[in-house]
Amino acid sequence: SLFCYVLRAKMLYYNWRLLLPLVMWEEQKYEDGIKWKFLEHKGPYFPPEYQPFPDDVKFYYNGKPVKLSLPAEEVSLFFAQMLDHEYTTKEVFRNNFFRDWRKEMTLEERQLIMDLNKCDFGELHAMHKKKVEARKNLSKEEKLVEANQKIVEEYGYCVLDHHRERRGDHPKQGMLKKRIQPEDVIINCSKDSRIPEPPAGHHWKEVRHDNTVTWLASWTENVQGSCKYVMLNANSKLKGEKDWEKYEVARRLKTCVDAIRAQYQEDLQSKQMGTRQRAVALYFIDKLALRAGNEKEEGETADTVGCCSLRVEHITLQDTLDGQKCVVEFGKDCIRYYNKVPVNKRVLKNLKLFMENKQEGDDLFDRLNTQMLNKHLSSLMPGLTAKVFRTYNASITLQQQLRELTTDNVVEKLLSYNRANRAVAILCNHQRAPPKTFEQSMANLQTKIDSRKEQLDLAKKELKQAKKEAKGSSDNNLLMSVQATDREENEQIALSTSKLNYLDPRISVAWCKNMEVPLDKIYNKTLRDKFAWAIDMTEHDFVF
DNA sequence: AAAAACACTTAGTACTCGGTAA
DNA sequence: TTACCGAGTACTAAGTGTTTTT
Repeated sequence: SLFCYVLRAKMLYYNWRLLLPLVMWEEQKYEDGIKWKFLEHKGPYFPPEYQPFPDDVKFYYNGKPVKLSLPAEEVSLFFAQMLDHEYTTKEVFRNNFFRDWRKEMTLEERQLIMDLNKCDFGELHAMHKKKVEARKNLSKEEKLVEANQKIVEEYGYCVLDHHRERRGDHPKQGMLKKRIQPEDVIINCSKDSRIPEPPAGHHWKEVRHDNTVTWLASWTENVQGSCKYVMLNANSKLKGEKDWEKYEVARRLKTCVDAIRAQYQEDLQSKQMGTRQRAVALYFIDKLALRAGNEKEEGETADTVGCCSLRVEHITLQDTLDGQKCVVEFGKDCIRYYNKVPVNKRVLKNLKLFMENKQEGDDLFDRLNTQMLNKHLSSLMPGLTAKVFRTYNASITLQQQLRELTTDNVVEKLLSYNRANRAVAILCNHQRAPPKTFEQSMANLQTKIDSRKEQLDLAKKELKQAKKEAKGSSDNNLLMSVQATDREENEQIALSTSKLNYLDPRISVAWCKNMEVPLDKIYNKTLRDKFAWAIDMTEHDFVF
């Protein structure tokens, strides 16, 4: 996908999450489907009460101490907590915050506090730092951790199918997220269940009984106005089945992908402009694994684009570049995704045509949107949408890359696996900011390798006894230099996203079986949980 | 037919925690 | 015993795609 490089600032959270009293379900299967039944419910969780500032901690306006009213005081702390962060220096962030903060003030306060620059949060900031420090020391006694675990234990599970499951320059930076009240929350549970009690003195927005959706509770968030849900954990049966279905759809694409490719090659010459645009878009989605690119409201979110929302300024066309013919250059300054791709001659010709008489800001594909594209795709194969191509290409790439490798050392096998994984991550443009400590940690590893080498040389010169050590040391050395290679290649690439979302786990499970590599070298605990369905069912001869 | 709402997946950041070096 | 590091995890914004409303 293409990410316009707009600074994404984390929003300021003014949101004690309402830890929902979790509904416990039991399922009874009937011939025509599923009936939900309430099993058990433990009492509601009350968000912690607000604690006013201690007397010796003051907020100053224009050099004078001001005692703030409760809501304003609560909010002020959020800004104070972030003072170390760059965000609080950003114009947009400050403006958004100040506007929302003033809404929480009393009339008097609003009349007094007119300028954020005259506010001094210094003492509040210090108080916060002290608190953080104190909690750090406390954590050894694990009081907090225990308390947290208790909450999770009590409210973090539901029972489905008899299994106990865990539930699962931005324009708006600095805006306040309102605290969620029971009055905002819709509870979804079955009719004959005991409906969870709202906290005393409160009531739910609604209690409904809809077994066609998977969420247990929902509410509307105030910043974007979007819905938020409480859903099941990724390792639940419900999500597992969905995941399995996803990969099965992608596998089915294998049988008709050749025909689809032939078709869009032909469509490149269609007399219909819309058809041609669709063909080029499909070419990008297939070849470059771009995301579909739905439209979204301007000014509401960061300016990121996908295939269908590409604009004229996002690409440059070159007849020849660096010795290659027909090159499309994506990105340049404003986009996070940068890529130079040699393309089919017809594609280039079409792109030229699409860009005629257009200027910066105009849509590249003006006769196409994601709905039309997906409608077309689903007519070619049931269940086919643009995103299926990403899953398909990612998984098939992993499978091909794994086949090519030939080595029998476990350490090197892992490097090969990670390389295959990396090929996919690059395809899907799963980037990450290079870790801040990257250079340092590379240097550390190199130092280790060097010192091992020295030891090795030394050992070689010494007695027979030393030879044994040298052997062990030599293995170790191999391990570390492979690690170093691996890590170096990994600087800007995030492997986790593709592993979690795009690569059919059965490919990896089968590979481990064949290569006699323990599965936990590839999948951590979370992934093993999530892919339990695949681990159970996969034979060594699985082919995607 | 377009827009909005809704439900669910994907993506990346920030934090946590356990192991290890100092 | 402490400090540091990195892998793993939690969290939630930002996507996709379907359904409902206008």
